Amino acid sequence: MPKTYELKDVEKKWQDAWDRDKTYRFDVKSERPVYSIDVPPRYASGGLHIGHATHYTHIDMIGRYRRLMGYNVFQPLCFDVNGMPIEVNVEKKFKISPRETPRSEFTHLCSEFANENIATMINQFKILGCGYDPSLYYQTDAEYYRRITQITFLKMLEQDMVYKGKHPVNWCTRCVTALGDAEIEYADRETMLNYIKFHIADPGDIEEGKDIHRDHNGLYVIIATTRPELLATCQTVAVNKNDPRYGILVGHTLRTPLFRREVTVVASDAVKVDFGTGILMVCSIGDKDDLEFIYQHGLDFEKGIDEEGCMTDLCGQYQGYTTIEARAKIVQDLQDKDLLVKRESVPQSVGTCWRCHTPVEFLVKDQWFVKIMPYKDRIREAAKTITWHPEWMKVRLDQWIDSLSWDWVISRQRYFATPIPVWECSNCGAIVPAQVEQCYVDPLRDNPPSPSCPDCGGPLEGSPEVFDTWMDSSISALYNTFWQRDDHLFEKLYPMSIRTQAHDIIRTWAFYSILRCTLLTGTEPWESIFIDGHILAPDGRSMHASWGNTIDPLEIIDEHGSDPMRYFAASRGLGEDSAFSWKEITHALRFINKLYNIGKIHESADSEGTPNTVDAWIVSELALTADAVRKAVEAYQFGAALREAETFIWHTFADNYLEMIKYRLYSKELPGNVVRQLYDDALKLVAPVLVHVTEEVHSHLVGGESIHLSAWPDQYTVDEQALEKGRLARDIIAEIRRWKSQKGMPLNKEIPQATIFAKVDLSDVVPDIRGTMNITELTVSTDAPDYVEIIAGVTPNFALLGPAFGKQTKAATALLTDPDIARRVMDEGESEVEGMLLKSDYIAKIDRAFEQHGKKVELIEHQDFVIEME
RNA sequence: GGGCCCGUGGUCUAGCUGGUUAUGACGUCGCCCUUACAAGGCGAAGAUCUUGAGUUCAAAUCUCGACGGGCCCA
Repeated sequence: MPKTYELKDVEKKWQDAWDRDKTYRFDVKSERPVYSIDVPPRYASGGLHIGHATHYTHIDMIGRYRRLMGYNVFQPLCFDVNGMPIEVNVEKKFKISPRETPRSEFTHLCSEFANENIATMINQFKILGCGYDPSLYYQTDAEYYRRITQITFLKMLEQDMVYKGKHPVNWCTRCVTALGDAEIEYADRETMLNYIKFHIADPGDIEEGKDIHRDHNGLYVIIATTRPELLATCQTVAVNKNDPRYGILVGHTLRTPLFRREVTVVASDAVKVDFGTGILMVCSIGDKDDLEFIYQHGLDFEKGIDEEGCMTDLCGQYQGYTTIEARAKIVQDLQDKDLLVKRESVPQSVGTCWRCHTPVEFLVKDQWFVKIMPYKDRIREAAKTITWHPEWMKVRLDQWIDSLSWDWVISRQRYFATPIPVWECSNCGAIVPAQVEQCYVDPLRDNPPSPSCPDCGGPLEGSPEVFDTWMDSSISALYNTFWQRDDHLFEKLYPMSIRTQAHDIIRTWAFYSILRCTLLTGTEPWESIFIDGHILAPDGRSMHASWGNTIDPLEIIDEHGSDPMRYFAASRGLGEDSAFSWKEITHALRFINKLYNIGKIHESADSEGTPNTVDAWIVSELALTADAVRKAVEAYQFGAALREAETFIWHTFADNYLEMIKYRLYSKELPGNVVRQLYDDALKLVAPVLVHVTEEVHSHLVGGESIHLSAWPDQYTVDEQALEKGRLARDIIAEIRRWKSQKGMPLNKEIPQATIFAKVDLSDVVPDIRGTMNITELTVSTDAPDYVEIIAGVTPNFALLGPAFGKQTKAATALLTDPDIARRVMDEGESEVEGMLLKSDYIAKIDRAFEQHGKKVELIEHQDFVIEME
């Protein structure tokens, strides 16, 4: 092996080799148990940032550990391509508007843009050392995938799970499309609250008072609103039914300012008494609260704002102005007519479009919906049968389900997405869905299943609308398992073993997937779900280009290599957001170097010998470690798995064991092949994390097939006796090393003579202690050492004292720590003092001093042994 | 406003089904070039485990409150 580890060359070499040898492939014909991962199809609007890099490395490690443990791993390489974010990118890049560009040209540009990003990301996955399987490749804009999306829609239509209806939807006036609830982001901002006069049209017995005012036009009340531009659609005014100020108003009529429409005052308990003046103007549609009133009181949906955010003809002279312009003009006019009392600034949380951050409006439109309301319990049940890692993330899903009050709007008035496979009769409006056999189908291009409307014979028009992107990605589990394509494989693969995703898309991807897959198949899509955290900047904040604290994973890899990047990923806790840390990169480099150098020592270990107790000890340690790592991995605790494996390899194996076998290595008594195999097996414990260096060392030690296709080392067993003796030998050697270090002597300096007193028979390991520490004459004895022992301190064992003495523990402790009593307890095994039976087990540790005829003796002390040094 | 997570040496962190001397890393300091590795080894200093109360013989660990930080949602 070369003297130093040339990380960059080696990583490149193996990445090419794995590609060439098709190392990571799912075997359809295999009888091995399947472990299938519903990998997140990476969205194709850009390259991978460090959060993606970390997350996809986690998923890769999950797959790799399972592969070593004997599973036939299903881990597709996949990309999500449809939808608005790509359109918005293309609009910006080419400075075009989709409404002024031919549809096919626009979608072609989107497709090209996405495919460039996909090519980049495929290369990035390779550089990351990820083993995503190209034989399971899919991208969601391909006709083979969109076909399945369309079939799911048609199946749901058959079963009455989707419908077309006139309902209010969130609407982005910039993107000119409907938006799902999950596509709304809330932003805090300041807005003006306008206090406006509403005159009472039928004062009757109402009199002027503290909250009822009078001006030259008569009696009026003051209503505060942040959206005066909606005045034209004001249909009612509400007061709280328990509000004594306004009770008298209920049933009376108010005249809206400027538009002079007469509206009735209604009572409600939904009105907040302490907001504004306590009177609420209800418009269609300012916010979701307005909707409640509209439904409750059977009011009309009046359309004051159009699809592009301009005022409609309902607004009279304000028609054609944008909402912002209209608001300014209306406020001015109110002021001019003495109808504006005052304005004040208030904080407001406003719903905005997740892509362009334009505030959303509510519009009543004919749209396609997937029913959610009737299935809430069904989804909760399905979520309950899935095992969540970490478990508490499930709470987020439950809360999201609870909060939903509308069905899911799935139609989008956009372009680059899966077409909704229906035609509509332009005469009677009848809907003619495509037939399953027709899919993939583009209704704007392809012919309908019947030449004319089956109801009235009228002409059919293909739907220009497309699906919400989540309609595609929420069926990834169905796509992966060959639903509607191969019943045999579907039976075998569905539900999938695990969904892996980050916590920000629980309310979208996880929710929609459980909803759709469960409704379509009757079974939840996965056995378990792994929720990952986000990666923050080293300063602990989120990474934002505008804050200048982003880190490019490719720069890290370019500078330090891919294995260190993967080591960082593995060291992160499950589900929690955590900051990127250069420290982990540095530490990983040292560990990688260590792994390589341990490999090198084996090149000279070519002798044959008989395994001894120390060899049996390290085998036992490996068995324990392999088991601990497996348990950690099965709980998705990669940090813990890595710690276990690293401690074993670096400290137990290298620092302790290797030192203990060197004397046999030099004298050619070492069973080299046994030790070599052992180290190769130890490498497998970290192979899923440090994929390159382990492959490199493995190729030198053993050769043959890739380490990533080898078997998990669970053939080793624990030899209790060897474990005890080996650990004792290790501790004795460590104590002598420490003693030498304190004396300032080189560790290989010869020690003429030493005697070890220990209860355990150490004769098996005497040669190892002597050989390792360079002791000329070493004696071991199971006798008690021949010195006068003075008790200097007693450490009680509370784990036994507490249960034995309860409230008397303090008193018992006081007795036990008395040197004379402790002496008697130790000598006789137990002793009764002041009615309390004190046993030697209750003493955890005794600090001893030794004297021999008043002569100072050089002793190394330990709870299990005493060493006399000459 | 509701929910969830977190607060441990200078920094990051393990432990948190209660029990001996609180884990490790980075940094600092000292010693050692020992035929794998000085990108190494050995050792030292450094923490009243955010805070107040409660439960208990015993609390970093369990309960409640306060303070501080983060995330999700409204």
